[in-house]
Amino acid sequence: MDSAEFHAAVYDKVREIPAQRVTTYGHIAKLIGMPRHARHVGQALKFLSPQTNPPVPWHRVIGASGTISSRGPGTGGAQNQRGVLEAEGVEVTTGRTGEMRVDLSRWGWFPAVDAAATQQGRDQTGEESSESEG
DNA sequence: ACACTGACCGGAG
DNA sequence: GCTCCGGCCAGTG
Repeated sequence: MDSAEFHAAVYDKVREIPAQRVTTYGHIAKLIGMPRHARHVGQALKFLSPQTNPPVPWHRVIGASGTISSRGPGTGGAQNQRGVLEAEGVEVTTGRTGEMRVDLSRWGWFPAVDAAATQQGRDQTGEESSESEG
């Protein structure tokens, strides 16, 4: 798994994130078969450009606690990320300290991790999805 | 090889 | 809700 392959895998998964939904770095990493590379998921995302095509919804990737990493003194990428999320209809709450959070219980997108992700080379035809609407 | 850093995760108090 | 701690993997000096 080269860096390029890793990036490609990350982008592919991130693009699968539906609108009005958010997921975590850890989950993306898990989906691509590298649950321990959670940090590298973001590492790869930072290489993305606003001109990428098809566009990668990196803004739908947040921390495991639904917290948006503040990559700035406040009005930075995080602010933009929040704006984009709200633009899609995702509710983002902000704390007094400028903490931006998203209710994963409401907007969280955590599809079942297939064996294909954990065991590359093993294929299966069964699919499971434990998503709930409400 | 060692030490520090990073868009992180999970457990315990 | 929050803080404190250990673990994980990769990049850099």
